[in-house]
Amino acid sequence: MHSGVVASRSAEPRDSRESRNGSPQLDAVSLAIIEQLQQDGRRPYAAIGKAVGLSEAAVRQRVQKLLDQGVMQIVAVTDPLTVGFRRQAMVGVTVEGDLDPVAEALTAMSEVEYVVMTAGSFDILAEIVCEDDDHLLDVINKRIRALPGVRSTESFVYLKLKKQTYMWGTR
Amino acid sequence: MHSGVVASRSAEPRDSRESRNGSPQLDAVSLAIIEQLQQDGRRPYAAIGKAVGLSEAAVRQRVQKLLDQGVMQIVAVTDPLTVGFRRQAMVGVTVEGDLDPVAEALTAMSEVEYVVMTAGSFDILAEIVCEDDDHLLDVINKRIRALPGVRSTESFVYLKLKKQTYMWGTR
DNA sequence: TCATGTCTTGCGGATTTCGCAGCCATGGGC
DNA sequence: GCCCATGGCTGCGAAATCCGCAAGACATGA
Repeated sequence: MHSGVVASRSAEPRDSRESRNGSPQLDAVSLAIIEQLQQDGRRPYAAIGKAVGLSEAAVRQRVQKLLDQGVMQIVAVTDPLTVGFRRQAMVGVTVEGDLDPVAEALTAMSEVEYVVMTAGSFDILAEIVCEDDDHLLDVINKRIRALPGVRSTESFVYLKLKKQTYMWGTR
Repeated sequence: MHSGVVASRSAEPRDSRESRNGSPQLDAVSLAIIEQLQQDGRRPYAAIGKAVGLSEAAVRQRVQKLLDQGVMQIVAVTDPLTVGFRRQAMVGVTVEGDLDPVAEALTAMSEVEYVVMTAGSFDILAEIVCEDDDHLLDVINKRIRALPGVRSTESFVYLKLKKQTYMWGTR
């Protein structure tokens, strides 16, 4: 239906509301589908359909829509440390003025894997994946701290990843 | 024929060593496969094989092994905020004594999605996904701060997720 | 040199994916 | 109330993919 977020604006009232960032509200069936794919991203549509009570084609359409809308992505995830990226760090950033330009600049950096705005003694948290110490130092010291608006940063170098899950739906 | 591209032959002894955490060292082909699956976790094996210079069956076996070894997982990822989990936070924990028991306890909590040991003013960073404020407060105040060895915690409530990528292999 | 384990390849059969109608329910316009 | 447009679901072939198996090739180690 809303083929695009913008396409059919007249058809607004449909599902109660949208969250402020524009993501559509999900019904129980879509949540169940996501839950299935969180357990195994390659699970066949037919199996998912059996689990959630839908036909194979219907599941396929829903999954495609969820992917198109950017609500979910199906990807391989690893511990970067096991794949040759020897240095990772979480960087807490404090900003003066508008957060958005800083967040955008961080988002644009390929070494930055994760950016989130927070409430607390940091305004932004950014996770960084690098090849080695030199690379990490360069990103933090030269690139991030040089951004206009950045007041200060604090780094937490990763020593060991203990847990990494995406199964919150299944508890 | 394809095997010439990379191959395990004239090069060094294949999986020379293991990284200290026990994960096997990956060769260039496996990295290329992972990279493909980071772009699309459902990409067919044949397409991956064409991209990395391997047969379909070879890719299939490698992927299966990578999954079995826990080196990678293929899953659906979302922004929890769009899927009904209204409160997320990163919690920095400082510990006295051994880190491991605390890290293990955090790992065992279903609300904790991500646990990493760090160097810096926090010993452990943990990401928490909750349904609402009460739930979040309960986890942080009652469960985490009650763990033996936890000296103090600091919380960063998520306001907006700006970036979430798993494509570091492709830059 | 020979045995061994690992990796690779090629091939059918079973399964899954894909695209295409057709059907039903909902909601807007008149 | 009626009609039409729209979105979503189902069912069905055709094409592509996945899966298991057996045989061949190569490096390693005795």
